[in-house]
Amino acid sequence: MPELPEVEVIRSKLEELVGGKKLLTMSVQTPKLRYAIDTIDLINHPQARLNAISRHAKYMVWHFDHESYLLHLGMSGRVRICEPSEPWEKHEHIQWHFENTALRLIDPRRFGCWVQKTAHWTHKLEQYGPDPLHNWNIETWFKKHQHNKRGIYKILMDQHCLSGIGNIYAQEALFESRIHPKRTLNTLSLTQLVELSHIIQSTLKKAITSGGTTLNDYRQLDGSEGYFQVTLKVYGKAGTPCPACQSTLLSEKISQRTVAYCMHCQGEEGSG
DNA sequence: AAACCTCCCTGGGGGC
DNA sequence: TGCCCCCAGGGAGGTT
Repeated sequence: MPELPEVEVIRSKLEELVGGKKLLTMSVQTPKLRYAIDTIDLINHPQARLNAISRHAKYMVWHFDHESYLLHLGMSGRVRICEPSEPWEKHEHIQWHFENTALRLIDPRRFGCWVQKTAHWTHKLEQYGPDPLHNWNIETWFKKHQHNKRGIYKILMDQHCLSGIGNIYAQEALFESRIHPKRTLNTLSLTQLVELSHIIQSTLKKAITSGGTTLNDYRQLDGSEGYFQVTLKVYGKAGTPCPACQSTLLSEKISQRTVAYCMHCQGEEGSG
C-alpha cells in the first residue's frame, strides 16, 4: 500500500525512465477507477513531452507540455514496464507508450486514479498539510494544531494536517517515539513532538532508501519487492511480543483502522 | 467549523 | 470443494 516512501521511489524511477520523453499514445482499458480516467489530448497536442514528475502527498504529478495529470496508486496500484503490444492482463487499466518505453498501471483494488490536474484538483492539493520531508516546521505546525481534540494517530493520518503518512508509517513512528496513538497534542511537550517529527522523517527516509515497504501488491518498476518490511516493528503484529519489552502488542480500531501498539512502551492514553 | 461516517473495489483467509 | 462473510486500505463527500 503505497504511502509517501513508495510513491517517492516510483516517482524517481519513472522520472529517470521517461522524464523528457514524448508520449506517443495512451490507451485505457478500464473507463473508471476511483474516477473516470482522463485521456491526454494527443490529437491537439501530439507527442506531448513529459517534462517532469513531482509528488504532492501521495499523488504523483506528471507535468506534460500543455497540462498536468495526477496519478494516485490507491492501496494496490503499481506501474510496470511492458511491451506496447502485449495483451492486457487482468487488473491492467492504462498504458502510456513513450518514445523509449511503455508503461502500464496495474491496480487490482481500483482505489487509484488518473485525472487531469484541473483547478478543482489544484485547490484540493493546496488544502493539504506540509510534506514531512520538505516544508514541515514543527513549531508552526504545533501552534496550528495544538487545540485539535483528536488523538495523534488521527492527526498524522489526516492529509490536511500532514501529507503522505499512512497506516504503516503512522504506527511505526508512534511506536518508535513511545507515544500512545490516542494521545492528544496538548498532552505532548514540544520536545516530544520534535522527536516525533525526527523519527517520522528518518523512518520515511530509511524506507525510501530501502525501496519502500512491500506487503501485498507493492512492487518497484522492475517487479522487485521493497524490503523495508523486514524492519516493521508493530504494523500487523498485534498479538505478538513487543520487540522492545516482550509484552504482547495490542490492537485497537481508530477511525475504522486497525492500529497496533505496545501498552507498556507507549503508555496509557493521555499519560505523559 | 470540526469531527465523524460511508462508500468505492477486489483478493485473501477463515468458518462452515 | 465451494460458498459466504469479513477485512485491508485512502480519500472524497456527506452528515452531525
